[in-house]
Amino acid sequence: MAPEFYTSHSKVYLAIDCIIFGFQRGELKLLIQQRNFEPFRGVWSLMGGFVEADENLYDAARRVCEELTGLKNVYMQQVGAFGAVDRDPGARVVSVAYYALLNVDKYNPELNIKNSSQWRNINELPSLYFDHAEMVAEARSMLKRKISREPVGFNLLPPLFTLSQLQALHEAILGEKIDKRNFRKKVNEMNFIEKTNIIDKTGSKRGAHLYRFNDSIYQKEHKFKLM
Amino acid sequence: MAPEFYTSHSKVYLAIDCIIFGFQRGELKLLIQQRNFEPFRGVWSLMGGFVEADENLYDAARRVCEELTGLKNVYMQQVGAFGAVDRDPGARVVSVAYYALLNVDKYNPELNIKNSSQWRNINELPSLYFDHAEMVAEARSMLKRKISREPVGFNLLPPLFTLSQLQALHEAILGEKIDKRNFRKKVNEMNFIEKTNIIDKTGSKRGAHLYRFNDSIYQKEHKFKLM
DNA sequence: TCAAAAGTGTTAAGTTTACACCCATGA
DNA sequence: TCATGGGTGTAAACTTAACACTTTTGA
Repeated sequence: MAPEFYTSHSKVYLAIDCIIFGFQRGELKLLIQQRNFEPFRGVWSLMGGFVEADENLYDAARRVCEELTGLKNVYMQQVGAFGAVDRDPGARVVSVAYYALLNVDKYNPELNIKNSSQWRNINELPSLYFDHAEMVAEARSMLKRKISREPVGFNLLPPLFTLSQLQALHEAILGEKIDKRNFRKKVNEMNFIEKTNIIDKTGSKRGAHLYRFNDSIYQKEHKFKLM
Repeated sequence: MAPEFYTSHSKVYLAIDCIIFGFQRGELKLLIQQRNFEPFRGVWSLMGGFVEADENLYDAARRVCEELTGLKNVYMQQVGAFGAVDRDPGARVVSVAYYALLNVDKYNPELNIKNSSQWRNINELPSLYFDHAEMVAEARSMLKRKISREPVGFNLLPPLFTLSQLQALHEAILGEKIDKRNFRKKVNEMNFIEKTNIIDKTGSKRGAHLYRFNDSIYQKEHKFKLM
């Protein structure tokens, strides 16, 4: 039993909600789930779960994300804590939101049936359970800021990708067109984006060079650049 | 009693920790507290408290901050949730950290005796309880980013201030010198920083113009600039 | 042969940085 | 009279933005 210092206060359930981003056919998508239990059966919501007694927050987020996508080692970042008193009708539940970036190619689409989930375009979401839309908005704005300063987009792409794909990804996240020449010029200055000799013909007749992200070069070049 | 859906999971104590920033004599300071109870009596920590059953997180943060500073309506921003399993020796406590910006002039120094607290230079902090140093580091980095894009510094200054004070504040937050002419040039372009005809002679023989922040001009000019 | 995506440089505009001296005043 | 902080402009460096045509190839 915890000392009186603690027990004079009330406890809460602690949940995790995952804003799972994916990139598919040029669109930024979110994996959302239709509740198949009461209350609010049929309402769309984020993928969620509870934090257990022996779990760190980040570990819980990873576990929840893995349970729902089958994928380990996904890039995740905390969005923040959401704790309006009435945000859950059944009990006092405070939720810590995390966003995840994953490569949709690795996602097994059969899970959509099992979890009653769908990948939906970020700009065409149905209305979401409670404060989930707020979490999504916050996560998206964090992602926008992040991708303008750090190479996190690679988590949403296959290991080898074309510059057109990378540009389309940036455009989808930022919600605006980018000039092709300016974009390629900037990418060229980033030594950690390596050109390979492999040509990908799935996107065009002519074919495009595939590139890869070299994390160890990135680590070296950016170990001082903290802001 | 909450439905079984919830009760199969464990609950946690939810705490608030406040990173209270102040600006005094050209230095960025933090209000920290020496624990006067066991365990870890005498160890320095952030100002904290628990979230109660009927409280939103933000309201709890405001309450805790008010209890410890006597000040209402302080500017506060969430830093994030910190929930390592063993971060508190007495019980599972997850803490949501908030930073606060306040005008030290309004702070009643007698509270320092009552709370065994002190204003300490941000660069000369003692070692802090558990993960509090991590919270401070994160809050400081958020504040740095914030002040480069939004006028939040005014919360740390009196309503009327000189440009030298404003510059010293920015320098203290960013941790680097700023060129005086470049700084003033930029401030001049910000219409929401209004020059008054009042001269302040406390800082120099010649005296300096006092300025004020005009929030309604700021709101008008920036209603579109979301990023 | 032509539609569709890949690839490629230059110039103008805007922003950021560097830099040094005179002013007003109270002690 | 002089030490102290207040106040002012310009030019170079750098970054960002705008812009259009040629190449390759499978259908």
